[in-house]
Order: sequence, then structure tokens, then C-alpha cells
Amino acid sequence: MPPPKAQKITPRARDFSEWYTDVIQQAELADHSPVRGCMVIRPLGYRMWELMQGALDAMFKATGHENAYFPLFIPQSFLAREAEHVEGFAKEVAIVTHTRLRATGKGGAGAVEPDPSSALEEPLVVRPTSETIIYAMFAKWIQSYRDLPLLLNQWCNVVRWEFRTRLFLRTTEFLWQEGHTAHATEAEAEAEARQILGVYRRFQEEWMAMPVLTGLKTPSEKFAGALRTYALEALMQDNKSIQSGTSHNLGQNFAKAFNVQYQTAAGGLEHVWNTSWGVSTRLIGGLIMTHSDDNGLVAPPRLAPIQVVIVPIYKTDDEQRGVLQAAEKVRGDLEKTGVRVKLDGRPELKPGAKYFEWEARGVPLRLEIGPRDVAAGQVTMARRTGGKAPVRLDDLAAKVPEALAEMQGALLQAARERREQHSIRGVTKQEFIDFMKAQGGFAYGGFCGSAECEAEIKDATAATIRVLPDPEFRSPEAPKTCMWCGKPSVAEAVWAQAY
RNA sequence: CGGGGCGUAGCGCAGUCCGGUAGCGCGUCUGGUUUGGGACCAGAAGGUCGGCGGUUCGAAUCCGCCCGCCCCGACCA
Repeated sequence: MPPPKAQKITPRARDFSEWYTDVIQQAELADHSPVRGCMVIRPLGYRMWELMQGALDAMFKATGHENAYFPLFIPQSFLAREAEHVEGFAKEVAIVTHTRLRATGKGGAGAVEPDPSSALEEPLVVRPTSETIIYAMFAKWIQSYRDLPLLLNQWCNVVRWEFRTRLFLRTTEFLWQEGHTAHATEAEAEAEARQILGVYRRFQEEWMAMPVLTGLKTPSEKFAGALRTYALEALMQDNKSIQSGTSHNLGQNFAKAFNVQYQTAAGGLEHVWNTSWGVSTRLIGGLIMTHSDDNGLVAPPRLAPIQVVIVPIYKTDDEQRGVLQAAEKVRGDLEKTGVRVKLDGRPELKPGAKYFEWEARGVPLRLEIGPRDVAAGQVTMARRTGGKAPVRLDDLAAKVPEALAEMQGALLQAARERREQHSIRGVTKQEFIDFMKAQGGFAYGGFCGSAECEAEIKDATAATIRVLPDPEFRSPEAPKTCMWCGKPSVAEAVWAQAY
């Protein structure tokens, strides 16, 4: 019997926000840094990011993209070159103005100060995103249509000085990838932006087991400087939506601002068409809020840093020897099949304590090996999502990958069902208001296209248009009128309260 | 930046009203006994009580100023 200890994780039903924070703490994914709003990604969280990077990077390469690295610092004047872009980011950029410190003779925190004689002639901004510096370089590299398309990606950190931050979801500094491409025609750029949206969707569904809606952002939600922004939206367990990725058709806005031109086959001079697209460590926040439960993290097997943990159980020294030997063998066998496995041989903890710990860290499968199992030539396999059954040692190398694959599928299925249960289609104004006031979720309805309606709805319900959904997500029947103002509908929209 | 709350051991807190040896739980360390769902016993380490100043014989406690953090509102992946 587990003694009723103080619950370390606040139940979701009591306080979702607290629950989220507790899950991250207990799973040791990340921690707050001494700098307000910044995050330390701990080994487990970073391993998960590495697994995400590995999968995404392979997908980028498979679609013809190459990695490069552009610098952290951007001349302040660059940011100002594209008018809409600078307006979008001006309020949240960090600026470097000096190159050295000097001693003040005072003690403590005031012992040093920026040396006035080291002031930079032109301040540098710390990249909030890299369009400006990348397209400044593209202008040098692109001469002719033969240089196109140029398909680059970079993995890096960016800084956006946010007022309110939350681990993974919104931090001052975060890790991401940003793809930047240049094309000869608008159609090619559009195809690229759409292709990447598909890549992101596949990654999020197949690897993260996180179902997404894809579609177009309205002008009020699009990226500053883009022609069009496509996005992916996923519904979290608190019925708020998270934007889990964006892909922009930048048109020729940056090409014109940075003079990125190429000679056509016919000998003319044209501006290129650009795209940019990114996903960030925010994905980890989405993953947590999609699958995890009141016992802690639930990691989808394909992205679980540890997929299987082996917990040996024994009383006597004799038993310990036999059990550990069997456990080592199991670990070796599983490693050979490519499973990420850990044997928890710590002698100072009781098995139950280990169960709780690994559950909090989201390990999909736990193999318990005790004297009875050894005698029977089996292990006891427990799933993070529930259920426990013996598995013969001979079958293990086959059964473990099978169970992992099943769990991966079941998580996506469960998340999809949950999303559909919290979606409402063809809403009327009153239904919409009631829905957003009560449980919330994805509300599908007609939209007249006016920014006024959008703003009114946001004021009244805190809900915003997440996307104008792509065809595969639209309702069977297109709405005829705007669910808010009753004027003719120009597109179906999906509203939700959002992160 | 506006409204609210809080700074005491690694973490969570009591003590502050009413000044008088700085405490509790968890965790950590040592030793022993334990181990099929959060072990137990014994011992130990660990503190400029956010900072500076004031009142006082004496301040975690009273007064003043400052600093930091969390939650809620306006920006955002």
C-alpha cells in the first residue's frame, strides 16, 4: 500500500497551469534560470529536443534543404529595412550597445558597468528571427535564375523580450529552426510554404502524436512582413490552442528591402520570392499538454528519451544476483533492437519509488523483473498509459517495439478524439459565446473577413481565429454567413482561446 | 507599467500581530536493517531570516528606503 504522501503534481482539474509547471519540475525537463524569463533545458528535455531535431532535420534534408548558420547579432539598421517587420518586433528586441565592462570601484553587482568609451557606433540587435541578416546574405549569393531555388535552414537560439513567460511555451530565449528559401516565382514560393506545412504536420502527428489543424492566418495574426502565414494549431487538454508551427510566404517584401535580385533566362532582372518557416522548443510544451496526466509526463514513444526502464526487484543477495543478471541480459537484447532502454539498479530505492519516478518522467514502458519472473522466464511489462502483463523473455525483442508502436498510435488516436469532443461546428453567435464561456475548444463557423468582427469577438470571448482551415479540415458544408455579424461568409474559420 | 501576493536551510512552510538561544516537514550525508507500488531506525551536515539604514540593552519580528520573485491585465512562437 502506498502511504498517502503529499501529491507532488497538482491535478489538472484543480489548476492546469500549476499542473503544467509541476510536470516539468517532476520530470526534470527544464528549470527557471537566474535571468527572468529564461529557461534552462535539463538533460531529459534536451534529449527530447535532440530527438525532435533529428527527425525534422532528416525531413528537411529529404526535401532538399541544407543547414547553415547565421550570426546571433544583427545590425540595428537591418531590422528597420522592412517596415512591417520592424514594427512587429521592435517592442521585444534585446540590444547590444557596448563591447566591454569596466570596474567602478564599488562592490557587489555595481562592481562593473559598461565602459562608455566602448559604445558601438551602430548598436546590434540580438536576433528575434533572422530574415534580415539572411536575406542580406542572399543578395550577395544570388545572381541568376541558376542560383535558385536556394533552400536553407538553421538551428539556433533567438531572443524575444516577452513580458510574461512560461517554460517552453514562451521564454525570452528559445531554441528553434528557421528555414529560409528563395525562389524564382511566386508559385514556387507558395508551393514551398505549403510543402513545409505538410512536413510539420507529418512530424507533429507521426512523431509527437499531436493532431493539428492547418490553415491560413488572418492578416491580424500573420507574421510581420509576410504575404501569407500558414500555421498549425493543436488543442491542449485545457481546451486552449497552441500554435505549433508557422510557414510564411514572404512574397517579395524582403527581396525588395534587401535587394535580392536575379537575372532571368530572358535576361531580365527580378526580385526573388522568399519563404520562412519555423518550429521551436514550444513543441515540447505542446507535447506535454497533449498527452501528460496527473502522474506526470507521458512521452510519445518515438520521442521518449528513455523508452523502456527496467526495474529489478529482489530481497536476498542471491535473488539480487539472479535478477540483475537477467535484467542486464534484457537490457542488452533490447539495445540491440534499437530501443532506448535504461536499467535502474539503484539499491537505495524501493521498486515502488522507482515506478513513480519513471512515470513522472514519461517513460512509456516499464519492465519489472523479480525472482518470480526470473523463475518463469518472463518479465512484467507495464505501460505508462495503463495495463500490466507478463511477457516471455523470448518474445521481448518483438513485443517491446510492438507495444511502443501501439502506444504511439493510441496516443494520437486519443488526442484526436479529445479534440473532436471539444470541437463545435456551424456555430451561431450565441452558441459560440456559450461555448467559449463554458469549456472552450475549437469553434468552426462562418467569417465575413472583417478585422472589426475579429476584434469584437476577441474582446467579447478572448477567442481568436486560429486558422482559416485547409480543405481537409473544413466542415462538409461551407457556412453561408458570418457567425458573428450575419453578413456573407468569405471563409470558414476556427476560433479558440490560445496560448 | 497598473492591481494583488510573497521573500526564513536545497524544496515547501511555521515563527512576525505581542522584540529575548532560528524551528518543522521533505530532501541530502553516514551506518544498519529493508526491497512485487512512494521503507524504517539511529546519527549528522546545512541559515549574512532578500539588502541597506533606523529604533532598542537586544530585531526574522517595529519603522524607512531599496531589491527580487510569483499571480492577474496590455505584446507574442
